[in-house]
Amino acid sequence: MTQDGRRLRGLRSREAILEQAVGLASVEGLDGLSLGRLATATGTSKSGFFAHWRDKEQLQLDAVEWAARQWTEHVVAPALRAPAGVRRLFALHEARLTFYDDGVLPGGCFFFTVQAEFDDRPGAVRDRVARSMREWQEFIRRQVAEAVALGELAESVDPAQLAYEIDALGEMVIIHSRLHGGPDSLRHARRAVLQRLRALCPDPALLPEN
Amino acid sequence: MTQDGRRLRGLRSREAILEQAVGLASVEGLDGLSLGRLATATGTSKSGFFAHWRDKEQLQLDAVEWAARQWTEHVVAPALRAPAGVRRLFALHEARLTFYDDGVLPGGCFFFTVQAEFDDRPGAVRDRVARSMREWQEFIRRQVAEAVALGELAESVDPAQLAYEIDALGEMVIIHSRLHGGPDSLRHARRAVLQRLRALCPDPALLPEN
DNA sequence: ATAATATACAACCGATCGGTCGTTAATATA
DNA sequence: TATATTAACGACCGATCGGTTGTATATTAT
Repeated sequence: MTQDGRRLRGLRSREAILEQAVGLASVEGLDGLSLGRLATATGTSKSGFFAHWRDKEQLQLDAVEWAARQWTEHVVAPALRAPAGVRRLFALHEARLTFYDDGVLPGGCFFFTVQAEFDDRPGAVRDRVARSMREWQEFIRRQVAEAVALGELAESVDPAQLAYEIDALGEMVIIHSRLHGGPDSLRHARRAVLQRLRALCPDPALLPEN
Repeated sequence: MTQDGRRLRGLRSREAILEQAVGLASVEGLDGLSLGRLATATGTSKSGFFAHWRDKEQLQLDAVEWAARQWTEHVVAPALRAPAGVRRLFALHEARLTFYDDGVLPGGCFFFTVQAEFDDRPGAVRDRVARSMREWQEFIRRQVAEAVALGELAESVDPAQLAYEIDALGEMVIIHSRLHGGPDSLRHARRAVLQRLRALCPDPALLPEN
């Protein structure tokens, strides 16, 4: 298993296709994305896919996996470099906004598009997406709970409640900014969470003023 | 123009088809919705559509119009029966949550699905949807401004900012409730806006405690 | 060296897509 | 009553969809 030549080439094209798939799916969804267009976009042939994936659903599942890793890398990891507590919580929110603002994905957010697409359609893809979203919300909740435990948020804070608010305010940036353009929604989303956290934080100096 | 018989029958089927189309589009989107399935769902033939609409896009535009009227009827109108100011603002939020909770549309929210579908796709449908969303957000903003003018919200409130927050917290109910089930997101969305408004209101007694 | 494996392709399949055409019958207009 | 309209339909069109098959070839494993 020297892992080069033919095998390596397969891995490379597999990854290249997945990257393209995640980008395209962030725009048109995982089902709207057709194998034919994905083929021309990656410069390969349609039938070549079936050497890597049994059917379209397998590619969709792998695309979700790939997008989850990308999210962890671009949003979760940077936040973990901030000190635990309310600062990490806000860093998490800011990292998400930066991810959107940088245009890492052409459609803004893979998971937003795919959630809207699959929330009413039972199946393996939906289950996989739901799992990723549960893990993400659970992660936010843990950061809130940790901030409370550190005394950086009022004890009256319900972690699930605040996590919902932070996630909702962040996620809706996608729709608002893409549909009406302009940086307004980004400013609103940032400010909303910042003010909310500062109001709940005994030591607001931990957070920026604006 | 006695408006009955043949003409009337046309109007009726036109409306029946549009109602079905809006319901189906709230689940699968306006493009995912195929004319064939819409035909069988309404018990008519596919080619019969083209007596009413030139092409699929015209039907999509009319569906947006129909959904906008439905939204006005189910969400805006009930809120207008509440006294102007912060009570009307909260009534608006609650009417939206009731609309979702009652399952008026099988997919939860027509505009959510369609925004996610068209936010990256230029064209007449996107423009029409964007217009509706702008009008909706402008309406929330006016209610906020009015509450401020009435002295029912702190003067420091930025209407556009608070309107973004209320809309985001309400709209994300769709994804969260449909993907993970349960009434948690509804509770979170209601509580988030309620507490936010109470904190900004000089006379919190205008609003329910819970 | 040889057999097995894996990448990648062109050609093709049935199904479905949005849309056209010609027709029929009921209604509205004159 | 004669004449346009209008609703509605079945049959059909080219394009595209996800997927299959057979083939050529390069790389592994034995």
